[in-house]
Amino acid sequence: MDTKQRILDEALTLFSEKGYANVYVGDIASKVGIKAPSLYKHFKNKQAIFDAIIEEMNRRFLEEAGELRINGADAASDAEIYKHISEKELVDLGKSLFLYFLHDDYTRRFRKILTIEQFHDKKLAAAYMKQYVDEPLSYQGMLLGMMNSAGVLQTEDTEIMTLHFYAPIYMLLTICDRDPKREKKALKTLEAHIRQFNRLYSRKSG
Amino acid sequence: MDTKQRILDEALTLFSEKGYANVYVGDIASKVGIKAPSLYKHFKNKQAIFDAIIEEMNRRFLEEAGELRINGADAASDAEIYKHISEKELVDLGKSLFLYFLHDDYTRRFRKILTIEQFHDKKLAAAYMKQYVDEPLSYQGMLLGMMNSAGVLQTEDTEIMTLHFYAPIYMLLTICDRDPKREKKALKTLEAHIRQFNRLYSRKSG
DNA sequence: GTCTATAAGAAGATAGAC
DNA sequence: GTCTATCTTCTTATAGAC
Repeated sequence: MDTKQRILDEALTLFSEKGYANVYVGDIASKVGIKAPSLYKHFKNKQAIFDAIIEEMNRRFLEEAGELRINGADAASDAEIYKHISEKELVDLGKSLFLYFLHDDYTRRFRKILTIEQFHDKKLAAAYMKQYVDEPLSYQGMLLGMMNSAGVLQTEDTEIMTLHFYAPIYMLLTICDRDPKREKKALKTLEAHIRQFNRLYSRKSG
Repeated sequence: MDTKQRILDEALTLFSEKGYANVYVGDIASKVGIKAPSLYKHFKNKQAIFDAIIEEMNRRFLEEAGELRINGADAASDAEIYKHISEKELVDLGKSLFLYFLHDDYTRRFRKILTIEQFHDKKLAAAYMKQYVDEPLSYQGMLLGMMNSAGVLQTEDTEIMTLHFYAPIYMLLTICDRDPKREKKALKTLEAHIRQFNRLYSRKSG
């Protein structure tokens, strides 16, 4: 990795741990193994480092939007698979989504930055909302909607059903972000949640 | 309100909007209508202002723990009421909990501070978890558990049922914190969620 | 591209008059 | 208790040698 990239990587870690204002240019340089002034050969100033990180984040988020698909293909094709999904497969889907969000190094650090800096910059609040609220609800809503159409699940309100599926996952994620020791328990809760969800929506349910 | 209290109030607002590091002692003084040095007659330093705010927050959180009870009395007595609760009453409970968390001036500013500073101080992360995860789950779990025992709701897993009730409320709260324009929609979603929750758990459901 | 030396400015905090 | 003036320290950023 070249120096410029290493600066971005160390800065990402530091910003996600302490927030922009609490990280000094010298801290970043030190982690990289250079002195602060050298850093200015790679970036115009501190803000430019932060901006580059956010740009990279947005780029990765766009990429990911495709990767979260089961088979990497388009959503409609994923939905075909979901029409015949078993409870165990639904559990595995939820778990893999959860563990990816929780453990992927970049995702995790980006999420922390967005959490810390969201009230400081409205664009970051919007990015957080898109990544952790609107997109998951939209994509999972589409899948669950297809399962509903296929008769695997039964509801008259797909939006609420999707909220019932995703909100607990989201909540468990915020728990584990703040207290990693609770991850094991959270995974058990996650599995119990999805099994219960499946049972609830496999009956006629309004 | 005396000057010391006004300093705390203005500092609370500023810290909740910009985070500790981005608020300068002069900003706080300016809002209060005095100069920065005068502020040091009331507090030893900037950190002492922050600490006083967190202390006050913890004090209020303890007080609130009692106020969220339906009738202000003890929890077991609340549960008696819940045994005979109607769907509309359940909706109203969820709405009032949600609107209190969302609009109460202190609650709101405290929550923003906890959100921004949580990764900077583990005590704050713990306070957030207690206030927005563990206590609501514990208290509501107790109420829903009583309703389950009374046969109003039916489940074999009260913990998951409680998660299904509260996680969507929590998620809608984080949405409205970041984008207040979505409150109206969120309230409709909240009502639909609780009605659906009630239908799902009024049947035999595992 | 990295370094040392240093400028420039911001922010926290103190001194002492009123 | 509030003010002006000032000190100190920290932090960003630049200059210029290598």
